[in-house]
Amino acid sequence: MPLTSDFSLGKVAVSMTPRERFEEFLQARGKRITRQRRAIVEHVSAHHEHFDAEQLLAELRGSPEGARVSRPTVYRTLAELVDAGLLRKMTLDGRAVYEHDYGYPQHDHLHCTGCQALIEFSSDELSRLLDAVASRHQFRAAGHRLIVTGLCRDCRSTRSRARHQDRV
Amino acid sequence: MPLTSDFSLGKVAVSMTPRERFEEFLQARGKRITRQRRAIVEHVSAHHEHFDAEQLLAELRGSPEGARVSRPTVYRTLAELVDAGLLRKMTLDGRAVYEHDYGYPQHDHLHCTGCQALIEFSSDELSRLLDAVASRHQFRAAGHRLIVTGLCRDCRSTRSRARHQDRV
DNA sequence: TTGTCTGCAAACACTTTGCACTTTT
DNA sequence: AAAAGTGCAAAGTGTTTGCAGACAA
Repeated sequence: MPLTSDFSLGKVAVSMTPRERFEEFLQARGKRITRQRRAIVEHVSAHHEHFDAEQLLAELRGSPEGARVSRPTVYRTLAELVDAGLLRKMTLDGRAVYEHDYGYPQHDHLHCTGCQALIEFSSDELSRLLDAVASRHQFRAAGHRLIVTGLCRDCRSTRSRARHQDRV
Repeated sequence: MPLTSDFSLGKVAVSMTPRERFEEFLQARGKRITRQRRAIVEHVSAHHEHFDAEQLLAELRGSPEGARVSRPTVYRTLAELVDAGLLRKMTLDGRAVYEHDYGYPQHDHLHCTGCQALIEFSSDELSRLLDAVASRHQFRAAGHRLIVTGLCRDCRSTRSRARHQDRV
């Protein structure tokens, strides 16, 4: 996954690093660029595609030097990253999960209940279909969340083995 | 909405009342038919299409005679109703929302962020599309959750008025 | 210096659990 | 009588907030 991307994506042409974009966002609002906020953008944009607050917190704890950040600050900063358009937030079960939303095309997910993997896919046909549905109901669609649950290829074969989590 | 339905729906032909079906389910598992469980099935199947635990609890509190049920029992029984196939559980934001899943065809939702309404719709084309996507990824789909967010017809016009909830 | 940010601890909302007592079977 | 269910209070999650001290601008 590139740290920087510069392809065009619908409306906006992307050409800043996530960190730059975040700092711009902060400045525009009179917010400050702190050690903690920097540590979080850097870490988030350099790593995993999907994660939750607790995971991020743990990783920052294990990080090198002064990348230590408190739990409230992690939550506060994640919300800002969502506002800034860098991350997208979704809720899986009762837990918030974040994914990159900057320089990445719109997509939906296949969620494996075996290994908890999130597999991305996208479908133009789907967007068209949803537009049609919305207008049929005189509904102004702003977005959607679609998660197909089931078993991924690996878990289909490994099915009855130890891989499964306790809760389904 | 009928309390009893007897049309066929995919695999199973439906011909018992929700209460009958629930009691059958309980008996099959050596569970007992209690005043509380009866009160809950009755109330749930006689009422609203979408609700959450707290709402149900409040309504039972205001109910006639001895329909009073404690919070833990409400949660425990809702889980049983889901197991019994009478209700379907979904998570909206961080809160569990239940809807009827017995005698009702499969459908998805339009969620109005203005008035919180949930509008149902269904689309065969969608199912076909999702099957195709799943098999393309060698994924065994068990189900899906699709919520299109936006503004319903009423809220589109009433837009800037007081109807909006605080949180979007 | 000024006003924002952080971390701590406490508060929150929703849901689940341990346990003694009540009920169904 | 035996087994399962209930209600209460308490414990759990995951997330948010009040506030005093720390820090960026």
